Order: sequence, then C-alpha cells, then structure tokens
Amino acid sequence: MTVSRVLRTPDKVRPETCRRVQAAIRKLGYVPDEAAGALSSRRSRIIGALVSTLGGSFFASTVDGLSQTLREQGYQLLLATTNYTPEIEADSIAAMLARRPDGLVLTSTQHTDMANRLLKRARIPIVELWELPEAPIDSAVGFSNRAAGNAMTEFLADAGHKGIGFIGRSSPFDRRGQLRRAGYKDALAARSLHAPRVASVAGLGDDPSAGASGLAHLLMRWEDTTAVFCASDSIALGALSEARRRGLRVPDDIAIAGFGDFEMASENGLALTTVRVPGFAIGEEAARLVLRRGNGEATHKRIVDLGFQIVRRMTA
Amino acid sequence: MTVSRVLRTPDKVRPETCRRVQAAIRKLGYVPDEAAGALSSRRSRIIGALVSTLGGSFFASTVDGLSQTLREQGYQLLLATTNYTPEIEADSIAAMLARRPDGLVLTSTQHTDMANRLLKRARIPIVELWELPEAPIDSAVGFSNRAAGNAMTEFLADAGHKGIGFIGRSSPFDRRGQLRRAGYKDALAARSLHAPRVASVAGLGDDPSAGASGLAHLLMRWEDTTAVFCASDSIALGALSEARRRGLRVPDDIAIAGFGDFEMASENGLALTTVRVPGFAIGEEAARLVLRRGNGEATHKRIVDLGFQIVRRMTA
DNA sequence: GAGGGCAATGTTAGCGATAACATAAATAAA
DNA sequence: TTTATTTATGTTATCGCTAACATTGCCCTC
Repeated sequence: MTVSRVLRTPDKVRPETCRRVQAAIRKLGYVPDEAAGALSSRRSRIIGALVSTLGGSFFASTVDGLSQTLREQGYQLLLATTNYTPEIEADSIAAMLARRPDGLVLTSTQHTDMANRLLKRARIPIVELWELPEAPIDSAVGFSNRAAGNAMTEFLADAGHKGIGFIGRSSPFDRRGQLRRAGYKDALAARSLHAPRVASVAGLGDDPSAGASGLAHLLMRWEDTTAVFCASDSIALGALSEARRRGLRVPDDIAIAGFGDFEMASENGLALTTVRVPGFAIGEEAARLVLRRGNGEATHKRIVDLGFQIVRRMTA
Repeated sequence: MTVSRVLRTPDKVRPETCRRVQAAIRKLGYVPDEAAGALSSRRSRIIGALVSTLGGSFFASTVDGLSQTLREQGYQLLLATTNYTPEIEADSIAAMLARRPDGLVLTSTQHTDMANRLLKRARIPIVELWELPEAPIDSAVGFSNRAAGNAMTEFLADAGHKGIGFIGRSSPFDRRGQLRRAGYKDALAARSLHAPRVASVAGLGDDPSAGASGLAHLLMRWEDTTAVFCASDSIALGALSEARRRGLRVPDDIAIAGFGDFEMASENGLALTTVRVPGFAIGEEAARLVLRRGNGEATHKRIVDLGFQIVRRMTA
C-alpha cells in the first residue's frame, strides 16, 4: 500500500520513506501493473481512438496531437484503424470497450446501429473529430467542412472566376468530402453562377490519379472552366500534374485549389492555394476535452469549432 | 467460467449452452473486461508501438499495416509518439511495460541506457523496424537504408551523371537518413566519381523547404552538379520546386531523385523517380513476427529484409 | 454391473493493484 | 498530564477474470 502511495500520491508519504521505496523500486526493477490498477480503481488511463486510416495525410497529425497531449497527462492511446468500414469500426469499438477506456475518440461519422448502442451504453466521454455534427453522440472537435468548401469557392469566385469545378471522391463513407462539395454548391447557388460542375471519381481515399482524371473530365464536359476546387491536396496535385501535361499554365489558364494544407502544399513545395485545417490542434483539443469530461467538468462546450483558413499561394 | 469458455474456447461448450450464453450476453449488453482477463491469464493481447511521429509520411502506413494485422489476430495496438526524443521514448517504454504488452515494436534506433535496460528486462518479443541493425535487441523487420542509398546513387551514375549531390537533414537522431547518405558516399567511392557533395540542412523531420535550400546550396557550391538524390520525397519536392524557380528543366538540366515513394511521388503526381520502401508491409510483417515470437515459435528468422525498389519515373 | 474414459460444467484460488477503513506515532491543545 | 488532532503506515476486501482441479453424468468395454 505504501508503494502504491509513493507512486500515485507521494505527498502523503514521509519523504524518507518515499526515498527508501524509490530505491527498492529501482533495485528490483519493479514496474507497476497498470492493468491491475485499472481493475481495482476503475480508471484505466487509456483513451481509445479510431481512425479510418493514417496513410491519407488527413488524420496522421491529429493522432500525433492526441498522442502527445495524452502522454503529457499520463494517459495512453489505444489506436485502431477501420479502413473506412463501419463493421470493422463496430468490432473495434467493442474490442476497445473491453479495455474499459476512460474515453473514446472517433474520426468516422457513420456508425452502425450496434456501434451506436455500444457507445451509448459505455457511459464514457466520446469525442467526434473533424466535423461538427448537429447532434454529437457526446461532444465534438473540428470545423465545418461545408463552410470551408463554401469559403474556398467564394474565394475563387471573388478572384473573378466564372466557371468553377469541383473534384472529389464519390465514396458514400467520405461524408466530409460530401460536405465540402455541398459548401461548393452553396456558394455557386448564392452567386447564381452556374449549375454545379462536379467530377466524382470512384474509389476510397484520395490520391493524385483522381485529380488527374477529374480535371480531364471537367475540361471535357465544361470547356470554359477556369478554376477547380479539389476535395484534398492530394487530388489537387493530380490536377496540377494533368494541367501541366496539357500545357495549361497555372493559375492563368486554370486555377487549382486544394484542401488540407498538407506538407506538400507549402510555399517551397507545390505552393498550392488551399484550405488550412487544424489537424494537430484537433488532436490536442480532443485529448483535453475527453479528459476534462472524464473528470466531470461537464460545464465545457460540447462542440469546439477550431475553424479553418484560406491560404493563398500560387495556384489560384 | 462457462461464459469465459464460450468467449475463448467455444468448442469446449455444448452448442446449446453456447447459444443460451450468447443470448444472455446480448440481452445484458455484457462486455468482458480484458484488463481483468489479462491480469488473470498473464496475456494482455496488447502490442505496444513507438514511433517518432506520424506526420512525416514515413511511418503512417507502417502503423496502418501493424494495426490492421493485429486486429485480424485479435490483438490491440497501444501507440506512443516520441517526437524524436530518446527521453520521451524511455518514459513511453516504461509506461507501456506497465500495461504488460505481449510485445513491443520500435521505430527509433537510438535508445537511452534506461530504455535498453527496460527492454532487456521485459522478456517479451521486441521488433525494431525500418532498418536492419547488426545486433538487434531481439528481432527486426526492414531493409538496408545504406544499400538503398547506394542503389539510387548507382542508378544516377549509370544514367551518365558525373556530378551527383545529396540533400538530407543533419539531425543526429535520424540515423536512417545518415545511412542513406553513407550509401551515397559508398557509391561515389566505388566509382571514384568525386568527393561527396552533401547539403545538410538543419532541423528535425523532412520538409520541402529543406530541399529548396539544399538544392540552392549544392548548385552554388558545385556548379556542375547534374543530379541530386534527396533523403526523402518531401525534400525532393522542395528541390523540384527550387529547380523550377530557377528555370531549370527536370531531368534535362538537373535530375532529381527522392526516397520513400510517398503518395505524391506517383505517376499522376510528381512522377518522381524514387526508392520505394515497403512501409505497409513492414508493419504487417512486424505484427506477424511479434506474435509468432510471443507464441514461442523461436525458429523464425530474427532479421527480415523486405528490400526496396528503384522506381524510375520522370525526374531522373 | 464395475470400472475406465470422455465431455460438459462447476469450484476454488489467485492475478496485482487500490478504496476504505484501522491503527500507530507524532504533534497540538486543554 | 491527558485528550484531541493530525500524519504516516498497515490490513482487509475487492475489482472481473482464468488456470487448475473437482465433479457430474453419460457411454463404452469386458
């Protein structure tokens, strides 16, 4: 018991005793068993996180932010990837709940009924990321993809473009992409510019080839398109490469805007005009929020909007 | 006890009993407590993984591979990021060992003494990734960064280049980068081409600005440089952008090669000539290896070389 | 029909920590 | 000095599972 106190509440132990215990710990190489501690205290100091994938650039920095902040607070991160599959997500949620995490962080937006039931029953703080749902399961940290899509389209229109296309993935699981597209349509309608010009490329995840074929499609169908807004920077890269292949000057012949402000979009990289989203900060804030809610500080905002930012560079 | 058997070894329970238990489980919303199970059975079904960062593109897909394979085998992934800091790594190792993981996966190559002591004492399988150390702590999955650096330099020399530069980060913690550079130097020496031309850009992690300033540096110092080998695709992107800024044609005036075969390097992206490394496969194989070793199958290879591949595209 | 073998289920005793309470020692107050 | 109060440490029971062993009932064999 004294050892337990030395580790958890050293100020309740006489300094001299404390020292002796520490010495013994070092000498024996004792490493406390957190699983036993969790069983007894009913606090696991584990936070679970579910992401669709880390590869696609969007969530990697969010997980970095999460992991870093949790570590600073003495928590650990249990991670699972769902590969965009709701069934895998549901299984992973069940598996995580079996570890009795003190909170759960989700980046997907679609849950199976089973998943929803499990989450409701769990009675732990749950934070949804990268979007601001109307009715979050518990709380959410992110920004409005729809507003961001709208803002970038407005930006392009303000620059004088009269024909603005959109390139995105058509996956029904990518609700955020759909929302950006909805924002794009909102802006067109608000300005009564023209009917939406959307290139929906089949497939999961973003990659440059979608941008290349998307741009080709747009230019064939609507010749007078002078600007395209891509649902991610990866797609924008593909569009950029297709434009170059066609001998089009960017941004003079065709303006190209991305989404995400990935590393490659930077001034010394593609110098891509894009929407900067606070990926790392979302992770940090999610960690803080889930821990605060776990400590019963229920007074906090349930929906945290971290905003976004149009970054004007050379391509639009 | 019967419930436990239904969950772990259903074939030891009469089908009828099995069904009744399952029904009760569903009705009650029972979720077993794995922490208690781990305490009792001394198997946690958790594998810990330590990476420097997920943001830099290199490790994200490895973690994807790990996570996916572990899930398929009924294991869970405890993840920590070390931010390139050995002290944080040591702390994180200690924190992970407190969860009694069934194995540990490391992507860093430098460990503090404390970390090494902890790892030795832990008596669990440990897999090091992304390099093939001479004396692994336990076992390793990766490829030879030195051989890869050598191969790409050979490739450029074979293409007729007489002045070949190298751009990389100078961080002492990035041992893999150093090894690629060593491979570059090996190749130059083997062909007695010229003294190494290295642009070492200060800072942690790769980003395009390093490539831009690196290329500027190389061209200023050694005017007759016609090819550069970059320690990562991100750096290569920066070099590409600097070349364009200077009006140099790629690859005619200057050939540029990267490392990693990130998504952006693809045919429809930068079409970058680069070294493809099996990031995802490393994660998968690490998961398999750590589980096999945990099951006492000690007969397996301790060092798994997954190789690399020169991918010739448009920039060199 | 006694004994051996097997399959299905039950019982007991931990795993290693901590919450809650009990005690002992040290200090303050009356 | 005696009693109250605080501070430091010790005891006990428990968290929810599973390893190991015990029991029950059934079928089979000789």
